[in-house]
Amino acid sequence: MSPLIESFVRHFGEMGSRWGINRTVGQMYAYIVLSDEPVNADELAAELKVSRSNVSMGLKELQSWNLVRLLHVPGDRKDYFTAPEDVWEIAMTLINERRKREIDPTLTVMRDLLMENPRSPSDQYAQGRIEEMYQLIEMLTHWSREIQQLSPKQISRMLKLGAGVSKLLG
Amino acid sequence: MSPLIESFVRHFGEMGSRWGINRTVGQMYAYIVLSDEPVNADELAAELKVSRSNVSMGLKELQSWNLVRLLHVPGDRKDYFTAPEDVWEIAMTLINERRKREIDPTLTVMRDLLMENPRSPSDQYAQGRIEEMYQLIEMLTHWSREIQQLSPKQISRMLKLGAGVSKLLG
DNA sequence: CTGAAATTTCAGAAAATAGTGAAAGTTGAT
DNA sequence: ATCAACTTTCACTATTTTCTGAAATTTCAG
Repeated sequence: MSPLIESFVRHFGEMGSRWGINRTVGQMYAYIVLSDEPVNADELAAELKVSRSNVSMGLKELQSWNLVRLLHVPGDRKDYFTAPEDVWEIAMTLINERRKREIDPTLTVMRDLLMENPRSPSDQYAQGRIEEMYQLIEMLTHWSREIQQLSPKQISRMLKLGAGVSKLLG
Repeated sequence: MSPLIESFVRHFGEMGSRWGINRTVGQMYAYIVLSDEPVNADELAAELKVSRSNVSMGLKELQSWNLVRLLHVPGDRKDYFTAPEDVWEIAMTLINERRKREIDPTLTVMRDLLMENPRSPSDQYAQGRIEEMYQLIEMLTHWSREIQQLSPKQISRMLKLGAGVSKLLG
């Protein structure tokens, strides 16, 4: 692995571990993303110096996140993996998977708590807070879903506009 | 602690641990946020059934994230903590602190790697990928900064507009 | 100052998470 | 059907992270 690639892989391993993703899985994904060609499990194990079984588990996780695509090269029985070529697609996938796993269940819990009737003034206050958070999260996820309907071109135009939208909004 | 509050606190503990924040710190913050009145360390230790020293470390962490405000109640030597009353403010703080700790250092690493000269075609490919990611992250953080200039009113108007912006953009 | 009240520190214990190697399971070419 | 190539599983070990209690430190009323 070239020093350039290694630095990146290392850094993403660290970052991953700050996010509930484990270091090795982070490194594996960084390596796959930077790879020109599809990557197989043995290559990952060799380059990252981890056991073959660890790689197998990591790949399973990346697949469950829809972050890699499995493919085969003719005349080779190994499984090969690539990341989407479009970095936007990777970002969207990450956002959507996180929403599915974390935001949606949280909204459900909050909705349930808002249905209960408060047994005390402090419950009442708590529900008020939960309501505010619920509205906020709801609004953000709804927005994120809508934005994903747009083409990358439109999205980047909007992002570049930035605070400029306020003018459009009057 | 009422069942309602306990459910919320439990859930946020779990969520926290999926995000590089530890379970107890997550629970502590949930408890503080739902509290009508300022909370002191002994109360947290008692309610969450963790050691006083663990609470002390957790509070230090919450303070380093700017998520709590320290205050004193007259005639009491204990330190009391509250969360901002505005949930938008909490969200912004989270975004900004995460940017400072995770995104900014990542951009720095990437920028450095883009300066190096590639020693092989695969380095060249890797740099291309890094460049794409750099642009994307840069655009998103720039946007996030700009949006924060707007008033909560304007922000929520924009978010509600959702994909509707595309019309404005022509 | 003094000392009680409070907070912080920190070394070690406990718990949780990640990683390994050996064995089992799959797959597909012959 | 066989068997070599490849992948997965899983019980166990290693590592990392979190938590605790005791001791040290800080703070402030008297």
